[in-house]
Parts: sequence; C-alpha cells; structure tokens
Amino acid sequence: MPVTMKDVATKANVSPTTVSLVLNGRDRDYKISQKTRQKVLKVIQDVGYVPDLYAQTMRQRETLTIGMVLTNILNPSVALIAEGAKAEAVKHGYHVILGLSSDEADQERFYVKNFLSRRVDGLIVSPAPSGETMGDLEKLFSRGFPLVVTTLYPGVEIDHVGDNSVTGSYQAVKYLVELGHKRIALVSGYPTWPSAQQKYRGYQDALNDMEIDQQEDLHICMEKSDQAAGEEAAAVILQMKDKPDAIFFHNDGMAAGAINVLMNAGIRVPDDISLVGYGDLPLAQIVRVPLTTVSSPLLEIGRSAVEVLISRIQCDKEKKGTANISRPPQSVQLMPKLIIRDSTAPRK
Amino acid sequence: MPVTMKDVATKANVSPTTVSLVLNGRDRDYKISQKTRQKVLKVIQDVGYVPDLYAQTMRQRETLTIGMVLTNILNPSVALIAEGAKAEAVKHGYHVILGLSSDEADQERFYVKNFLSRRVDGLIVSPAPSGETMGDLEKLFSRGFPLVVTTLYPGVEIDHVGDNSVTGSYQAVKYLVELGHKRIALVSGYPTWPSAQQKYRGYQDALNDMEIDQQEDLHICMEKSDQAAGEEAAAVILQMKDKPDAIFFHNDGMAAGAINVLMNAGIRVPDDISLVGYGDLPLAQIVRVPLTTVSSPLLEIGRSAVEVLISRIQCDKEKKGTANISRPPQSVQLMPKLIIRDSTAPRK
DNA sequence: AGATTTAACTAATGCGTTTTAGTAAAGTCA
DNA sequence: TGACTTTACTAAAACGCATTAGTTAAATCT
Repeated sequence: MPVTMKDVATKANVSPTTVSLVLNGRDRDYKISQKTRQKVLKVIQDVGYVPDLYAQTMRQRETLTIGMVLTNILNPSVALIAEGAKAEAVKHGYHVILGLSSDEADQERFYVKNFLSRRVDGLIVSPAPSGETMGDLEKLFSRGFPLVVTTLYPGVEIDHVGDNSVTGSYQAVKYLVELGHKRIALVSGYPTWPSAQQKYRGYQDALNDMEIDQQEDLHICMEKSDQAAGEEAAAVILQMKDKPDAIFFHNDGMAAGAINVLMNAGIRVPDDISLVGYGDLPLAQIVRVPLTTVSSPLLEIGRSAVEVLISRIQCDKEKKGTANISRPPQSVQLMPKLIIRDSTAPRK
Repeated sequence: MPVTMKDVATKANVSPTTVSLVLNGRDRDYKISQKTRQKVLKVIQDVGYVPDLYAQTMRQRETLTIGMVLTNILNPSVALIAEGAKAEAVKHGYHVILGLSSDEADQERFYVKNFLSRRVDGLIVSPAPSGETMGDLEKLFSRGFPLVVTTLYPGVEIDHVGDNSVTGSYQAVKYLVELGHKRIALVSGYPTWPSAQQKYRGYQDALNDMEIDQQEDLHICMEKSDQAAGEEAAAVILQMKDKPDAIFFHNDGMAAGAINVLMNAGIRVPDDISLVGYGDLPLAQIVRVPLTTVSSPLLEIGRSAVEVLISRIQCDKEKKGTANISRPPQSVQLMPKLIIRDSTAPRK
C-alpha cells in the first residue's frame, strides 16, 4: 500500500491531474499557480510520495531503453562493443540493459523475451554461434521490431552492423603473400559460422588474386575457437611433413595458443614461420612474440549498432500507421585494419 | 506498438480473459478446453506475443523484489552481506536488486527513491556513514514500509540486523589483557560513527572489568578508516615516547596499513607489540604477519536481514487494514568471534 | 422432465499514471 | 456591458493486464 498520486491529491485538496502537472508539466501550457504548486510539493514531501515507475512506463509508450544480448562479457571484443554501444546510447538519452547468453541459444532466447517484456524500444543481439535463433530474430524484425545483429548471416533480412571479415582476412593473406610466402595455412573456426566462412572467403580471394594456388590440406577447421583449439591446430601443423611457411588464424586467442606450441617445438617465429591473428585483443601485444593481427573497430561497431537501431526506432515512430516494412534492412560493414607487429617476416 | 493480449484474443476469436487464463490460470478453477488452449498458444507463437511486465506488476501488487542499498561492493565485507542476502532471498522466491552508494548520502537517497519507484517489497540499507539519511529512513519505516538497516544508530527506530561490535571488541581487548598487556591502544574510526562508538564501548568495558585504568592518549581517532588511515595511526604511535604494547584496530584494513609502518620502523610484531584487527577480511591472512582479528558472521548478517525483512513484509500483508505500527522494531545482533593468529603474543 | 451441477467461457473493473478535452472564474478589450 | 481571452484547474479516458462475478450451454442427478 504505497502512497499514490491520488493520496497526494486528496491530502492537498486538488485533483490527481494537478499533482501530475506539478511533477512533470513544466513545458506544457497547463499553468499551475505557485501557491498550489508549493502546496502539492509540500504534501509530496510529507507523505513521501514516489511515482510508480510501472504505471508511468505503461502510460508513456517508450521506455528509452535498449536491450543488448551478448555472448560473454569476459571476451574483450564483446566488452568493447558493449562499451561503444552504451556510450552512444546515453548520447541519445537511451539506457542500455545487458543480457549474457554464454553462446547458448536458449539463454539468448530467454533474454530476448525478457527484454521484450520489459518493453525495450529496440534490441541489439550477437546471435549464439549455432545460428539457430536467426529464424526467430528474422521474424521479430519482419514484424517491425527494431533489431540489429552483429553477425552477418547471408540472406538473413535484419539490420546488421559488424566488421567486414572478408576484407580483413584478404588484407592479412595478401600481406603474407607479399612477404614472399607461398604455403599459407588458414586455421579457422567451425565451418558453419559465418565469421569462419567470411574469413575463408577473404583467404581464397587473396590467394586467387595473387595467383597462388591453394592446397586443401592447408585449411584447418577447428570445432572451437579458443586458445586450446589454437594449440590443437598447432599440433596438427607440427605433424605435417610439408609445413606451411605462414599461418592465418581465426582469432588472436587461437594464434596465442599456437605460438606457444610451435615455439616449444623449436620452430622460430617469425623466422621459420609467420603468424597472423585476428581481433587485435590486448593479448596480441602481451604474447611471446607481439602478434601481427587484424584490428576490428569494435567500439565503433557498438556505436554504429546503436545509431542504426535508433534511426530505425525513429523511422518506425514517424510512420506508425504504415504496417508494411518501413525501410529495407541494411548492413553496415566497418573496415578492419591490418596491424603489423613482430610475428610476421619476409620468407627467407 | 507491441502485440497485446487483446490482439491475440481477437486473432484467436476468444476474449482477453481466456488468453490470460491460458497463460497463467493453471491452478485456478477456471477451465479452458484443450482445443482453445492450443489455439491460443498457436496464435501467441505466431504473432510473437510477450506479456507486458509493467502492466503485469501494476496489476498484481507485489513485485517479489527486495532492494538493497550498499556502500561499495569492492569491500569484501559488503560483498559477503550481499551474497548472504541474495541466497536467502531466492529461497523465499524473492529477487534482489542492488544499488551502490559509495558511502555518499545523495547516492543512497537516489537509490532508495528509485527502488521505491520500482515498487520493491522491502529495502535493506547500509546507511552512509555520515548518518544524515537516518531521518529519512526512520520516516519511511514509521510509515510502515519494510526496511532493515545494517548499522545500529542508538535511538533510531528501524529494524536492524548487524554484528554486536561491543562484544566483539570486548573479546579482543580482554584477550589482550589476558596476554599480560597493560597499555592497550584503540585505533578507531570517526567518533560519530556508531561502529566506532560501539568498539570504544567494548574497549572501555573490557578494561574496566579487567581493572586496567585506561589512558586517554591511547584512544586514537582517525577521520577515515582505510589502509592509509592505519598508516597514519601507526605514525602517530611511533611518535609516542611511552608506546603501547598492544593495539586494537577499527578494522583489518587499518591494521594492515599499520603493520607495515611499524615493522619498517623496526618494531617486531608480535614480539614488541601485539596487533588485533576487526572483520576477518581475506587480507587478514595475507598480510605480513597473519592477523589476529574479530570475525563477524557477514553471510549470516545478510541472510538474517532478509529473514527479518520478509517476516516484516508478511506481517504487514496480513494486517493491511491496520494503519498503526504493526510490530515494534527489532534489532538482531549476531555475535562476532575472536580469531587468533600470529599478530598477538604474551607480553614479554 | 425439471432441478442442479459442471464446464467453458466472457464482461467489467481496477491497478497508478499521463493526457486530452473541457470548465469555471477572472481578466481584458471594444 | 457584453464578448473574447487567459488562468487555473478538473473529469474522464487510456495504457495492458489479472481478477471477480457472472453467463450460457451441456451434463448429471432425482
């Protein structure tokens, strides 16, 4: 039995409307005399009235809140995206609430639902890598709900903001070729992941353009994409009779795992073999040999995702009568940049 | 324009009531046929209906949420209380939301207001040490809002759960006397803090009971109570011509600060001087000389605070008509325990 | 067969706000 | 003085849901 606006009104001998107007009627042209204003404010103070957030947000249709469903905030890339998004959101007067899916589709679905219940004005989702939630998300988007995903699944019609991994890996592989390497391995993640496919695509394109014929045995797909998987990949490479003279990794973590295994086996980096990572995580600089890597503008991705989302929200608000899809989905792809450090060298 | 229950009802050719019943009418004796249930569920699936949390909680009066306003979660004592509270809350089907005041009265007031707006069923507050918010809190409690504080301000009528610092410091000082020490210093926090007063009280009582006459110069009050303040206090003691042979500190952090300063000055602990802390923080075991200290049952305090709060909530719910104070405020004081480690030794 | 119970549903109300439309009294103008 | 304007307020509706009190039709009982 908390104090309500009506209680205040009764005690101050005014109508609830007047109380509401005193509280948030500054700019409207409903005038309240100083006398009643003071009177009402005094009663509010006395009885300790606090407006009910639930009643409020139920009345005024927008919550100025953005829901963000990410995979794992301990992953620095993810944290940076969150950071960028948050910064941009507050600039527009929005508030961000976060849900972490741990890469599990069920968790992701839970948070999406929960955030919809909380009436967020829009949603930014990093889909679980299995991709099994894309159908739901696409349906949600097609119903007109503002939604941005950070992974590009080909053919999926949802607003997207992310980096252009094809270009990123193209740059990396091209650079390796320019250093004189011929046998360039690709250690990539699970083949159904779009990010793995895109990197494979960039790898192929670069080799083709540079007129190197690619060998199938040099494409190594792993089940996971963490440091341990990198170590496994290195072990595989150590077994090969005809070893590659350069390796391009799916991400920095895998490269970091591999670098240790290779060096422990007596292979020198970069003298015997050149290594390139992807992501430019903090660890890329800490690792035994500072890692040449591809840097994605992660803060910018978060920032841009919010930008796209808010523009979609605005767009919907204007033509709220129009039921049809207000604007075709767009894909914003930010360009990664090759960062050259010490793990790459010309072929000897 | 999210999908509402009415939309679902229309599309399924039933009334909104039926939809509501399908969604959460399991146990009630309103029966819905399997056929319509399936039909409704299908429409819900199709149109992606998600109930509006705000409308829901506005209707059903309780939120099953407890607001907790603490000072600083980086302080392990505080974290433990939060942990204990959370564990107990979930046992009762409650949910805890946290606000951190950084020891500032304004922040505390902000969160209290915010949580009231969010219609928490009750509030647990560790008041900012200045004590300036106690008036507001007392008013809130006297209005019948379930509230538990973790600091005991004498004469303040609010439910309280905390440790009994008087007993804790009594034990510590008595132990020091039993070891043969005569000149026992007390390094305490700011004299207006209840916790400092209580420790002073226990210190006095112990000295009286053990028939040691206390000297005023051995009571050292600091402005703050962190490690730096402990260092300052040690410096003060180093200046004294007639040094104490034991020191009892307001908390482990101060003791940790002092231990370094003293040992660097060539004073041996515990050979030349015995030290006792308060709190049994993790650092007490890590410090140069493992610290004899007083351990408060922090998890238990959090647990118990929730227990008291929920019993108050229940009690209010039953006699919601009765406007008068339903039950006098209670103070639950949990007994601390002396933990003997290496920083204390018999007087030589 | 008529009375009573049960199954399966619906209409209406209220939760605490904000907002729109409206009203009464006082002030201004011709 | 009557007609318009301004000031200062209020009544009522709507937001989306859960709940209570019906209502109708079918089933069961006597």
